[in-house]
Amino acid sequence: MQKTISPQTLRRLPAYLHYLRVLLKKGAVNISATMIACELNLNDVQVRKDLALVSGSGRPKTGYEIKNLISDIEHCLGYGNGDRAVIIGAGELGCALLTYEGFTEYGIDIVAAFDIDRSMKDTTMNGKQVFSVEKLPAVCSERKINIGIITVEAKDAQKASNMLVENGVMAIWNFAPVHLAVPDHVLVQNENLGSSLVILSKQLANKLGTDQNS
Amino acid sequence: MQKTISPQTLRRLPAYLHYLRVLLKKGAVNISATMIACELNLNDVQVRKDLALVSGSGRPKTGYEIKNLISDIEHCLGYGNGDRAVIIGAGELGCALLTYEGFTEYGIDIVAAFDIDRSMKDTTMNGKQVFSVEKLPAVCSERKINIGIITVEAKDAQKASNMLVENGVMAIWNFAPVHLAVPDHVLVQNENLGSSLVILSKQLANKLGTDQNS
DNA sequence: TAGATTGTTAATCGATTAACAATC
DNA sequence: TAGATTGTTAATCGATTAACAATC
Repeated sequence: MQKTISPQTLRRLPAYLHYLRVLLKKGAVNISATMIACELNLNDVQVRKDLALVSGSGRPKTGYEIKNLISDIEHCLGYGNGDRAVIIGAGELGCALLTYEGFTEYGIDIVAAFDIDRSMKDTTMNGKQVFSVEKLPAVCSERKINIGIITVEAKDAQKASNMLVENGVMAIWNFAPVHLAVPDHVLVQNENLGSSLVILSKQLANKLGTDQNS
Repeated sequence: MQKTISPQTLRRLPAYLHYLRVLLKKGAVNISATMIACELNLNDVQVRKDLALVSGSGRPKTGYEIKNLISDIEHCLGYGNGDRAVIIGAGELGCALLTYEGFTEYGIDIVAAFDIDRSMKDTTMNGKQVFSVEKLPAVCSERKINIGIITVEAKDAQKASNMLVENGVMAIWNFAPVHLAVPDHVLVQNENLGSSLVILSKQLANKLGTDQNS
């Protein structure tokens, strides 16, 4: 039985993976937790603990073998599991995600985007297909889609969510600023870009305020 | 002196604000922390503690007056401070953010997008301007830009970051999967969409695994 | 008054960091 | 061997939750 990985650790693993791949490309063979921690602004013990959860390939004096560590993290994150996702909402944001290349780094394939505008003509963007939503059931069953991404307007998000759930999707990445009602077996991760930006803005205000006081 | 707000609380405030506005639109006047907690899947004491940090308008038996609470949270988050942002990288993602309407809800104005392709002709998208990067200094000083959003490729991100810093930007929202080197006084928030999606995918795998074991 | 709800103090929980032992 | 680095155990820190007092 694999040890469970805390949400905090899970958020750091992709960052380790990315950095290790950069190192490998540069021709490095080994890396110490201290170096990784320094590069990513983390505590070195924390890095060691995170890596111990997924690897066990660390050796005193030499550190970790980069190649092994990469494949251990990939394995942990499910790289190669063949996860496939579809997007509902082929507006600006949906199309941006459809053609975004950063998902392949983690082994996830965005198969196609759909638009709830049923009159929409099927088309292609950068080699990826955009369909009217009528084709959703066929694509979901043929391509075994397990992840759905919602980029429609708030008012249409629940409908989009229902369609995804009906077609067997188990996890939803929701960019619409609404709380989705889904069955217990479905996982929802909300991504609110407005809220992310306002957090940054507030942190900036805090920083400026503190600087003035000091 | 205002009490400092923890990062965790800060992440929940925009969600409260959004829900309160929905309630106000529906004609509601008062709301209890218990109700908010229920709607957003949070603990009610946590909600009360969060709100106590920004408001103080809660009254036993009746709860909080929605109008007051909204303006207290808005004030805390800096709504009305007139934060202005620019985007560097007018590709798919940059343009999607440029025309995304969810930022105005939190009082942040995306002024324009720039592309590092210097030969690019100035243009307009949904009423927002897209410029060649040469115009960045002028826009930053004229419009007092304090936030920069980076949506260029990884290899160009450091250059984009330097330009923003040189032009007085104090906070950077970075969508490129690289660690940016910036002076101490500049705040960076990294947003890695690939990593967000792989986290969801892993959580799904965990969930399926656990269900099978039980 | 009684009951609902806030706000605060104390207890719990989990994550981070520090200290140190193990090992190559 | 000595020194660098891992891995683990204990201490600290912060956030969440529980219990309860205050109040309208």
